[in-house]
Amino acid sequence: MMQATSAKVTKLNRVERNAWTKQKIFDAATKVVGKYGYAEASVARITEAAGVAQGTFYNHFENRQELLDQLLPKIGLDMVRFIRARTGTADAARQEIERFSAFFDFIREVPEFLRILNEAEFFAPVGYQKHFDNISSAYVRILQRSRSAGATTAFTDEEFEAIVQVLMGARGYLSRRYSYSEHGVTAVPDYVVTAYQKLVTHGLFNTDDKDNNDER
Amino acid sequence: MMQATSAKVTKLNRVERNAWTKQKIFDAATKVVGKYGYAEASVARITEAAGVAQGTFYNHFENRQELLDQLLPKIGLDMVRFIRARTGTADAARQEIERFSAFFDFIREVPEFLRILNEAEFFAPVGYQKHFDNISSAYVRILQRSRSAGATTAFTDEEFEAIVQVLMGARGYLSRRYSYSEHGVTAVPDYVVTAYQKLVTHGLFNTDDKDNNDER
Amino acid sequence: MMQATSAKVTKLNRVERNAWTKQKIFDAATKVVGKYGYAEASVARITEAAGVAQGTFYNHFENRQELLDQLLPKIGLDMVRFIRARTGTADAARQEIERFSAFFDFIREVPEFLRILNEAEFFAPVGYQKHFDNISSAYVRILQRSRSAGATTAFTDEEFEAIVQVLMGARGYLSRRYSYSEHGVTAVPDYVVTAYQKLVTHGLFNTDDKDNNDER
Amino acid sequence: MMQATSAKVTKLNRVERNAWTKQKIFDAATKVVGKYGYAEASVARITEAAGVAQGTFYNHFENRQELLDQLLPKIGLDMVRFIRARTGTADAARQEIERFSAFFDFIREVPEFLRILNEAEFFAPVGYQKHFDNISSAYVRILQRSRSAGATTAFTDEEFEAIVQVLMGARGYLSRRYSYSEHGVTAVPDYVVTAYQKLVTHGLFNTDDKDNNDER
DNA sequence: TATGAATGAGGCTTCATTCAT
DNA sequence: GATGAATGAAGCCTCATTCAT
Repeated sequence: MMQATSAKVTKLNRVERNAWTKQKIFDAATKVVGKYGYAEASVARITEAAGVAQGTFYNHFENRQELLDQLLPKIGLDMVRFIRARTGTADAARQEIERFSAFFDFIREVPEFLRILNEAEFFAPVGYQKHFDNISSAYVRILQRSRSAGATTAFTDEEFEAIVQVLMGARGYLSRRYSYSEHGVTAVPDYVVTAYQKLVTHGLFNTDDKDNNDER
Repeated sequence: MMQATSAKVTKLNRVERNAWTKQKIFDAATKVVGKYGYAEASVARITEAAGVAQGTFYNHFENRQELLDQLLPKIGLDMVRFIRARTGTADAARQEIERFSAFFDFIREVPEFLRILNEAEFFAPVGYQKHFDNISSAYVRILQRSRSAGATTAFTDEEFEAIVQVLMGARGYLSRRYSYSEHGVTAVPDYVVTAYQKLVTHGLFNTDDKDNNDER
Repeated sequence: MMQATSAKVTKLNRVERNAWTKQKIFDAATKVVGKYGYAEASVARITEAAGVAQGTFYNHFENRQELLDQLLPKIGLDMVRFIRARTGTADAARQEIERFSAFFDFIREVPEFLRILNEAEFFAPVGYQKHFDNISSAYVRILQRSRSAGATTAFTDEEFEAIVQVLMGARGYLSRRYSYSEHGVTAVPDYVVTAYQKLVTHGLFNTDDKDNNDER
Repeated sequence: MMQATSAKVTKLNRVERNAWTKQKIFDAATKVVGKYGYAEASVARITEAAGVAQGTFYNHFENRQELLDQLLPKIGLDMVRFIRARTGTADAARQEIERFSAFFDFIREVPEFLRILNEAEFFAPVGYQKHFDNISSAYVRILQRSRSAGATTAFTDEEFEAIVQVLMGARGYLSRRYSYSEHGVTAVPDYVVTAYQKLVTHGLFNTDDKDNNDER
């Protein structure tokens, strides 16, 4: 989650200055794509936002697409770390809700992520694929583990793969519907979490209701 | 599902010729977007496919975006009709599976739809919104009805709205993952349907397993 | 040798206007390349000289290279006609001198030709090849005919091919050396023609000196 | 024909290291231009091939053009030496054929030369001029000497100058036509030499045929 | 209404050259 | 002297839209 901050630019050696410039471009791209979308993220706009010349861009990236394709995977890793840090040791169903909620926390933390994620499929397909593979394989493993622990209803590995698509689709569609607002990214209403929870708790896990919502 | 066919071009009055031309452009756009995506659907390409001059385009549509925004809602209605025709009178859960399957049948019937639907959010946002409103309000009503019939677990109206997002997200993501192939649109594997069925049957509806897979 | 002249622009139908614009671009390119060389003949410069927008260029030519590759062959044909019109019915050797002289007359008539010809090999290789094939095959045929008439020393067909290279090389190098000047293209000195005449008369043809330079 | 070889880099004083670097750049430029042509010989490519930084280039050459303009004259001298060493003491006509053949031997020895020579006129005009002056003045002197010896037909000095252009043009055009091939530079066919020989022997020199191809 | 050439803004990329380290 | 990142001008091309016929 390294980020170029304008503090103490002084006294950097060559390597550092180089990395610093690349980071500036990267950060600028994140902001521009997050705000205007990939389609409007011209090299001119990005470099202007980064405060470097247009030519400088090509000292650090092969071409425009290469940068765009790096955006999602890089931030995606931040997301994974963020979510993992917020996942406790409760039962499988509750952990899934934690992950779900953490996802929405993350997109508020990094509001650019929402657009970067949602548009990537069409504007940065390579990056999208990379991210998707990262995420979905890890996600499938999680489900497999909860199956071993007897926590999920009977699903085959292939079915888990499909389920992961559904769960990721849920995040994608719900975030588009509930997180965008005039000024930035907002939290989703509670009932969204509740709805998801109901669906998943019974549809995916073998949880009794009593376990799930404390006393009831 | 009106479509311009080259039969009997003769003997059309002015109004008919007008509509006919517009339809040709519309059909061409459907094909082009379906095949190459919105980004590659230039006015030149569309008009060439339609066999009309570029200028003609602007006699029928305010601008490129206007046409693109009409694409999804129009085909979306076809989809609704198609699915409705394939939904029986079984119990709510089974109906949902029928709708789900019918969706994948439809995108094979109208292969252009897949791309038109999936890309619309970013290239034809107005049309996307329109389509989405069409669909989701109808969808919510269906769920409300099944709730009245006691067929669904307890969900509030707002939660239903969220659930609809999830169900549509499932279709979107699953179709992207499983329907695209080298040559056109293919059927999804059975386990995709099964996985969805398991999730929905227990997560959304009060169905016992026994009820679900036999005649009764 | 059609050329766009600014006279009576009025009253042209669509097809004519179209051809007229293309011709304007073509003429402009001829001038620009003739004056500044291919390397400096940017589309911007050409279209500016033609008085049309840059985008117009691409309504008439696939790309910059396509135009450049048409330049030489087109003017080359003018050259062939020009030279042919100036070749009499004298003996073979004298005809060759006529052709040689006519070449230098032509480059004064169409001063742009010099640069267009000489640079083409490296900047418009396709056009160069085309032109070269045009010229050299015709040239070889001429030599073959004079051989049949007993006018040339013994050369095989393959040797004629090589000779043609030499004769064209002579024109190329001599024109570079003697025709360029500060302000436009100038006539070559008489001694250049004389030298060529001597070389060719004895080296290529069986001409006695007496025949060649009248009385002596 | 000094050339940077990677042997004993050790123990060079400042001046030597300096010259060594410059030579490396020079050699790299020769290779790059020979292989890709002047147009593709960017400073980046040359310095990369030389194994030095781009900035280093400007410590040794004022600018890109300056280097390019040095290429031909320098190798041209090698050529002169090469040809001179292969010219015997036979009669004038035979010597000219030796020179002609030696030229084609040289471009096989130094395959880069072909492109460097042929493209120079347009990409390195200053260097081209220099080279041309070198060559042609020497060439004219040779012809003058053979005239003094009574070996050439009557030509004035000015005519010799023109003849030299023709002879160089012959080499240029013939090499372009016959020496380039897929993989490097190849020998010209025998009939090319024969054709040249016939043209020159009778056109330029007073040689009887009988004199030409036997011992005498 | 249909036509299709003309427009010009804007996008991506290359590359010679400079300059701080 | 060597380095290599930074610069920015300039080039080619695309494409939505306009407009005269």
